[in-house]
Amino acid sequence: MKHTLNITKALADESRLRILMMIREKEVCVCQIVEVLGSAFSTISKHLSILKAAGLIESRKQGRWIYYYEPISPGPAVQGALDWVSQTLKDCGQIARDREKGTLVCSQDPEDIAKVQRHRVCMQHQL
Amino acid sequence: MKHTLNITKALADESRLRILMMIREKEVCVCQIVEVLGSAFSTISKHLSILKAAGLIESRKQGRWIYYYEPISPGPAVQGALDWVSQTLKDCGQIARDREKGTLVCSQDPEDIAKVQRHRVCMQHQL
DNA sequence: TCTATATTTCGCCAAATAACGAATTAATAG
DNA sequence: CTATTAATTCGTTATTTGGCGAAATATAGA
Repeated sequence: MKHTLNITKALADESRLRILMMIREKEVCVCQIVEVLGSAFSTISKHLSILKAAGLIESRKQGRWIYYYEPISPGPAVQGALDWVSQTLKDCGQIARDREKGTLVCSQDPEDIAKVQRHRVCMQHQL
Repeated sequence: MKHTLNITKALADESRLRILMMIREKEVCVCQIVEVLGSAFSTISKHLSILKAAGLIESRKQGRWIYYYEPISPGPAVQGALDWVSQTLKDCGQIARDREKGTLVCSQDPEDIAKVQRHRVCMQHQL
């Protein structure tokens, strides 16, 4: 029951569903998710933590960047949940907009994205 | 997205998962759910309202009693979610205990259950 | 070795949600 | 028609959860 609840609670938030749909298409870096969803780094990090604890995503580190991807050997509960989410949201407008935005973002290196993000933080601190 | 979120949020609560598993097995009356879960009538009613709004259950009235049952023609999202929940919780201990308790409860008429519940409320008011 | 950096964790706050008792509603039974 | 009843809705309270900025952490790069 606990495992099931971890999964259902992880899925009970729009941002986390959007993140899952991004990750379903391809492995993505935290900074890329931040760009697409427009939330703070800390917020995205927290969402990712919940998804990972539920077994819905996995991560690896490369250089300074952490990439999140679909679990390699998901159990049946996780696999079923991921399939259900994909099927249910396949024609969703918000996901399509994210995909469009993500196409632009993910064609960039995390290095390049980081530059833009650093610059943006800088501008904000000057306000 | 809204429909998907309604479903995932409805599933993100233990009591509601337990209710769904009861209803999966057979149509049940509110008073029977109250007996098995041990919560207040108002609490169960609220849970049922959320499940119904998400399309996960349907209801009919017979005499003084309202029965809840699986949707007759569920859309793919609802059908997928119900299947996933059943599959995921089929070996769950809490569900087994509920089933055992429910076997005793559901062998009774709502009329009989109501008498016991009325008596119980009476005893509580005397305390 | 030290500095810069990407990300996570912490602390705080606002919003959302779960639980209950009381009040209300919609019927049924007598 | 009136009284009773099963269930729902409302109001209140406690708990959980989502969001952010600040602080902390781990590590790459100079």
